[in-house]
Amino acid sequence: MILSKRKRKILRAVVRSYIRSAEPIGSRTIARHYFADLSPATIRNEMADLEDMGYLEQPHTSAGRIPSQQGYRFYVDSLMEVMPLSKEEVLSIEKTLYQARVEDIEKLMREISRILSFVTRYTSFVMGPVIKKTVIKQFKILPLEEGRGLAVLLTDTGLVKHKVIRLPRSLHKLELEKVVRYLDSSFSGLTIDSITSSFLKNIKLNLLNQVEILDETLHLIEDINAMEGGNLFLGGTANILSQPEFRDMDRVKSLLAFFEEKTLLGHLLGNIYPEGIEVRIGNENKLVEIKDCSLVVATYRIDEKTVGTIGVLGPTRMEYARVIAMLGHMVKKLDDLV
Amino acid sequence: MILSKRKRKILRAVVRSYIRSAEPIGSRTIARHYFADLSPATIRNEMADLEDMGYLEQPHTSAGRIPSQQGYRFYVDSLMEVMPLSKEEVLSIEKTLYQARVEDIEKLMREISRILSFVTRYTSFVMGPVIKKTVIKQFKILPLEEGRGLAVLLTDTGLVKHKVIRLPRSLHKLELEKVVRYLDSSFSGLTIDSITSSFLKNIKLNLLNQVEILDETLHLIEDINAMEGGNLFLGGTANILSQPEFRDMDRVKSLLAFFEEKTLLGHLLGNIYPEGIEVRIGNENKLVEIKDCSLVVATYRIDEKTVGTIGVLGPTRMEYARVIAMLGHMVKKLDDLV
DNA sequence: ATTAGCACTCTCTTAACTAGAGTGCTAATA
DNA sequence: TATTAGCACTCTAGTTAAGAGAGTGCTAAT
Repeated sequence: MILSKRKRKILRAVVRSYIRSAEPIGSRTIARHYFADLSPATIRNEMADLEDMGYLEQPHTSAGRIPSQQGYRFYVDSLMEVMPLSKEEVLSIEKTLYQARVEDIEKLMREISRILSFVTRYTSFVMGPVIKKTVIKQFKILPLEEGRGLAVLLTDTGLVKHKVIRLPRSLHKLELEKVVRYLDSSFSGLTIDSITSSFLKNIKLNLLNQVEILDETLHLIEDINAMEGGNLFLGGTANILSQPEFRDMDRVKSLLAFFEEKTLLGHLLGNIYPEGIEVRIGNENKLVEIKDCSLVVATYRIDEKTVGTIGVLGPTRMEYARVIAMLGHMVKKLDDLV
Repeated sequence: MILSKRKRKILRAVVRSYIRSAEPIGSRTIARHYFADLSPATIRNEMADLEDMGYLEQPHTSAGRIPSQQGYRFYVDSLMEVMPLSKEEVLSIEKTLYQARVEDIEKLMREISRILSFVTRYTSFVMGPVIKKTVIKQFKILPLEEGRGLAVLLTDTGLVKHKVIRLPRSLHKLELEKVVRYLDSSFSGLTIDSITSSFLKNIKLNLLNQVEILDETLHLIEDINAMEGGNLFLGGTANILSQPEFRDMDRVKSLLAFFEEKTLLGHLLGNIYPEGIEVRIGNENKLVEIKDCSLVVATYRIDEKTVGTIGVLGPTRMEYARVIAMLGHMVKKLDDLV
């Protein structure tokens, strides 16, 4: 079913207006603002059609219309004109981005989620590469005082993870170096999740008497695997409270609790890697916790290696055009980052 | 001005009752529940006195009384009986504490704030030692691929911080080791905030041609100094929404924004190191953001070295007895941790 | 195909009223 | 002297009624 030009124009008017004001919009208003040459009655008929087709809905009999999820979907897919950013917005992003030192990847992510929630005025998130799937570049053990060492793992995304481990007291320095060299070359090039206990068992054969180090190393790996939520950064969680749709406390509460449980959100996002920018409206999100929210997600790339998702969460009545433009800009900026 | 025994009993009744129900309490109710042999009129007189003295207040003329801040203060100081924990609560703490692996201090802190917010049903926080003031135990540079290295700093609290730094390409391995050995011994025993650029300038004399390494090292130190909020963990921020005093959206919003700005809270807490457990009621907190909240703070000690604060933030109408008992228990548990 | 006209529906606001809870004061009582 | 009964008074929260306003859907005319 194809929509007539006029219906499209009306639908767009409703969506835009509702996004701006959060109030249902009536035929009269639309006629006045968008159709100087048509009467409200005509618009009314068209709107009734649009409601039948599922693009609009009525909160109650004698209120105006608001967009349905399907309406938003159509708007995002076909009606929306992506808005260019204002000078101020570009500048604000620019400024914060270059202030943040790039070298520490986690700090950068935190900073980005901050900017993003600030400029969009929604809740933002930035997620690094799924750690398990990153490739190990280097593994070292730094001897500390007697019987202890610092195991350090570097991935090709620039992530550094470490853990203080126990070493056999008897272990000679040269011996340790040998073991580390061996482990380093064994791990190098593998993804983190391929270092399993059974994988280590095989290695064990070549390191007969160094079982303890292997065990301790495994602990490091386990720690890394366990910290799924650790590379997810949220910003602007308080922003949702400004949205009139969240005047209901229970709703806010469950959403906040959801934010705190980062693993959930991490799982969800870990499975989205859109080519460009993906918009998930309401029920399109499988998680019930955000079934009346919209999610706008993009994939970013730094250095060709650090691949992750960045996005914004807000009410379905979200300023899609603005948010999409901002995410697009952000991703481009990140790509340019050395 | 000393309070008569009866006044104390009445004040205690009001505080307890209000903490439980969040409703103003009247003379009639008190008489029925606490004074079988007195009439409401008598209680009324006593309550009027208590109001004059500043311990109680009235939301409006014909409501019951609620405790004033001074009332809470008196209650906490003199009237409250610290409540022993229930079996379930002890168990729940026990369980989670022993599940968490102790080795990673940050993970432990996160876990503790989780437990604490869960059992208290308020917002909790756990803060590690003020990083700047911790003593450096070891400093190393781990050579990575050509021209890069991982600078690692260990403190006596078990904290490990690192940063990938640039190294002069020409630098020979033995040369690097020499420099590191020198820096290590120079830093060892000093607090982090004593490593300033002027301190490094002095060192520079002994390491004539290694200015670059010093600069990079300084970056690491700067990073550490900058991450004040990094060792503060919050839990249960959504819990405040369950409190009837936070039915007002604006209040919630400003509080949440405050939580997100961890540096602020960090600063506040960084200055409280009570001997036992300290309670700050309402205005006793200097920060306006929490001027109608209460803060219960305790100092914990792990290993004699890791000293930090742990606490709970809630409305002034807080279940002090329960929270104090829990914090006390928690701190003791932490002390026992090896 | 469009529109004017109109009855109808639903929400939101305002005002008036009432019930209920609690107080403070006075005078009587033990 | 401390306590209490009695009572007028105050304030809130809830209920009801009325009316304004916005918007719809339908019908008949253009």
